[in-house]
Amino acid sequence: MATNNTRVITRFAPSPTGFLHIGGARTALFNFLFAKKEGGSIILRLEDTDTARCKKEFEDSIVRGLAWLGIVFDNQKPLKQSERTDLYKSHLKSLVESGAAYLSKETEGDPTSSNGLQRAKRAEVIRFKNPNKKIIFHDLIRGEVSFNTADLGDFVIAKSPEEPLYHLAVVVDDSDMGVTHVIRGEDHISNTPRQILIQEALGFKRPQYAHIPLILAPDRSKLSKRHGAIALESYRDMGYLPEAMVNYLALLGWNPGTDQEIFTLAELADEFDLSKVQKSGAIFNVEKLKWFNRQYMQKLPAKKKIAFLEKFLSARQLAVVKAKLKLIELMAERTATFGELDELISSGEYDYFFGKPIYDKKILLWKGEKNFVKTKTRLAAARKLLENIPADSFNRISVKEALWPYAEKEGRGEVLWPLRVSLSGREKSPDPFTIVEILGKEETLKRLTVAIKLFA
RNA sequence: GGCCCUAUCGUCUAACGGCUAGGACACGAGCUUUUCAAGCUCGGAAUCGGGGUUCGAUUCCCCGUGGGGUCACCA
Repeated sequence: MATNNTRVITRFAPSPTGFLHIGGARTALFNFLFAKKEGGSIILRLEDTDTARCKKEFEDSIVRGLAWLGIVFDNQKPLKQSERTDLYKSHLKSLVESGAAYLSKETEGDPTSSNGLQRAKRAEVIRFKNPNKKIIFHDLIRGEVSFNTADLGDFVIAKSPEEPLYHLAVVVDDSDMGVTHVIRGEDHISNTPRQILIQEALGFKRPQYAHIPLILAPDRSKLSKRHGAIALESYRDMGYLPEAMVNYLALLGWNPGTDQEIFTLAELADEFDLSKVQKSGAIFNVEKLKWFNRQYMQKLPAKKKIAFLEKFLSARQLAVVKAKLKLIELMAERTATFGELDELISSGEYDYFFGKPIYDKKILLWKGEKNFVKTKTRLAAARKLLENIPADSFNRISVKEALWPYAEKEGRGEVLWPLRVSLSGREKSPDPFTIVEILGKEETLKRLTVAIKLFA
């Protein structure tokens, strides 16, 4: 980095005008990873100069979301621009005094402004006197970027001497806080020349800039509410794990240069490199996120998995699941998030583990088999074999060993299918050995007895 | 539309200017305790187009095209 002898300071500076979303989360993550990698620090700063649009609930959402991801800031309490107005005012004053900015008499503009967000207009605002020059800055991701600021005109930096606006506040804060690296979304790239102009007028040092690509919706458009969940916390609520989200987000627009895909936050902080950040936008792909989540979810011990489901399950379901840890593992294997796991349980598909199976005589017959008598005989034979296994060593291995020679002789499907259906009552289910192990000897034999009676 | 950024499988991406363009997700097929899921193996799948530079371009340059961003008294 160009700032060898200066300690790196980055910042995440969201505006609390909405919930923390996927894109903001990744920007925060990249700032965090870069700071950690460089042995520097990271500041959380709330850009809340627009009091009309900022809300406390959004602040809370941002702080909570970042904490959930495990991104910790060096400032305990987030800095708020609304509490730093005096600082901006003094710089504003000096800009006006030096002639770099001026009080501008506004004429009535076109009432149908293109953005449709027209609000009460002031008769007077403070504009920055644009020197109309060419600004070239070095972007750590994109290389040299140049603008002709003449295209920008004399832009507004304060509504009044008392009410500074975004561009001024950002420049003053970044300088005041000693921010060395401004890492932010690509949507800010065109703000950069304005901010550099203000910096120069104020005599501030120019930080390093890195504009990271945007996260896009599947149709390559900007990710927005109409594309479903983008609020970070909605992923938490859907039962995604923060480790999975961090891992996925890190690899969206960045890569380690190796084939490794699974990273802890600490590993990421170790590997992160701005020069390996992609230049173009990346589509947010839930399928891949789910794949990551599955990896992390499977690794959790059964008891932790159950803890995630505690609030969803009935007391009885909870008791069953706690008594049979293998059951939760079995269901988790079929889902990618805790939300899906909860759905799987409430769908009733695995109810035969929580109560008696419901039988349909027809599906007890293996495909092609029409002979109920034969099926009954095989079930009875299988039951007999299982009966001989001692209860304390009744597991998938012993059951398989006991059953296998017979199943081979009769035809595996001829024995295994009716056995499995006798235990589950279902056309689709885990294999019979897995079910048997969860049910235990007593319950297994009971169910076989009931199934055999169906043929009487 | 002006300005700015950008372009490798459907998606995320790898490839000091130099092997048959690699990996992952997704998809398809096969295997396993003949169902479901997971897992394993295999497979299909890409350098936007046109000009240059070069012995040689995914890679460098130009033009075009596509995509994105931005043009507020929001941030």
